[in-house]
Amino acid sequence: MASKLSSANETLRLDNQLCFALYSASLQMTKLYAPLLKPMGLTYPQYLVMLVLWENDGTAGTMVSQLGERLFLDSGTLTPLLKRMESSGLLRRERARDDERRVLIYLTPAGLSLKKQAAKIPACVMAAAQCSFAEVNALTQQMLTLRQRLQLLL
Amino acid sequence: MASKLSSANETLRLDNQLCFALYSASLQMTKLYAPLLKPMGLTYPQYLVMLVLWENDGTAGTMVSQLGERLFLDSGTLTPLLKRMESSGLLRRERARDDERRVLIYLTPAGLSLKKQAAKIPACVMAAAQCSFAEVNALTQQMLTLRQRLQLLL
DNA sequence: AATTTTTTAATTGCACACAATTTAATTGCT
DNA sequence: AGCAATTAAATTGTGTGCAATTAAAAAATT
Repeated sequence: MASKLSSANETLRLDNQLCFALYSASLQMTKLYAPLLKPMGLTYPQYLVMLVLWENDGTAGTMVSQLGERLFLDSGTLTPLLKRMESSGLLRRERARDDERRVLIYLTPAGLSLKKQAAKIPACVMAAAQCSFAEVNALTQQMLTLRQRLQLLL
Repeated sequence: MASKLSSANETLRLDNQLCFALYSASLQMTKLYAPLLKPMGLTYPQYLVMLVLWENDGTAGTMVSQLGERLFLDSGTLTPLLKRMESSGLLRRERARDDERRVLIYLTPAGLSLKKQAAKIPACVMAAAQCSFAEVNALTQQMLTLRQRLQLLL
C-alpha cells in the first residue's frame, strides 16, 4: 500500500526526467562545440547567429527580431551578444534608414569567410556522437517537433 | 558543379543541426517549467538539485561534489546556487566534521515537504509535450545515451 | 615529522537567458 | 495635424554555466 510513495519516487527520479536528459545533453553538446569554435573566435550561441546570417547571405541585412524568431531568443539576449560579435569584427549593426527602430545585421568579409571553416564542424560532431546521418536526422526532427509542441503552450 | 557550395549550405542549415534542436528544445522546456516551479520558489536548475536531494533523503547529507556528478555541474555553478537555496530556506549547508573540505547538504523540513507538490509536475509536462509515457521514456533514453557518448570525448 | 600531492569548495571573470521595463520610432485613428 | 496604440531594440536585474584560479584540508611520500 506504499503505491503513493513509490509512484512519487519513480516519477521524480532524475534519470526518468526528459527535461534533465535534454538539459544535460544540450550542455554537453555545447561543451563539445566550444573547442571547435574557439579557433574561429565564436561561442556556441554566437555560432548559431552565424548560421542564420550565413543562410541569409545576399539579403539586405537581417533584423535583430528575425534572428530572434529563428533562434527563439529575445533582444535581451541578442543585443549584447551582437555587440560582442561586432566588436570582434564578424558583423556590422546598422539602423535601417527607412525605419530607425530596426537594427540590421550585416556580415563582414571576415564573418563571411568563416563559413568555409565552419563547414567541417558538423561532421566532427556526428563522429563524436557516434551516430549515423540517419540517426542524427531522426533525433533532430524529434527535438524540433518537441520544441514546437512545448511552444504552443506559451 | 556547385556540389561543394550546396553541401556546405546544407550541412550548415540551422534546422539540420541536432545541436540547435537540442538547445532550443531544452530552453523551451525550461520556460515550460518556470511557471510550475515559481509557486514553490524554485528555478529550474534548483529543481534539479531538489530531485537529487529528494532521492538521497534519509542519507547523512549530500556532498556538493555528489550533486555535481549527478547533474554534471561544477562547484562554480553549484556553490552560489546552493547558497541561494539555503537563504530561501530549502536546505542547510554544513561542513563535515570528519573532513572539513566537504560541505554536506541537508534538506530542511520545508524543502522536504515540497516533494509532494512536485510530484504533480511531470504529468503536466507530459501532457504539454503531447507525448505518451512510452514516447517520453524512449526520448529520455536516447538523450541520456547521446549525452553519455558526447561525454566520452572530453 | 616535514613536505609534497591530491582533494574539495569557493572565488573570479565572462557570456549567456530571460522577465520586466524603458526608449524611440512608426502606424492608426480621429 | 494631433494623439493613442503599436512595434523594435535596448536596458536593468537576477540566475545560471563554466574555465581558471585560489584556499584550505587531508592523504601520501620521503
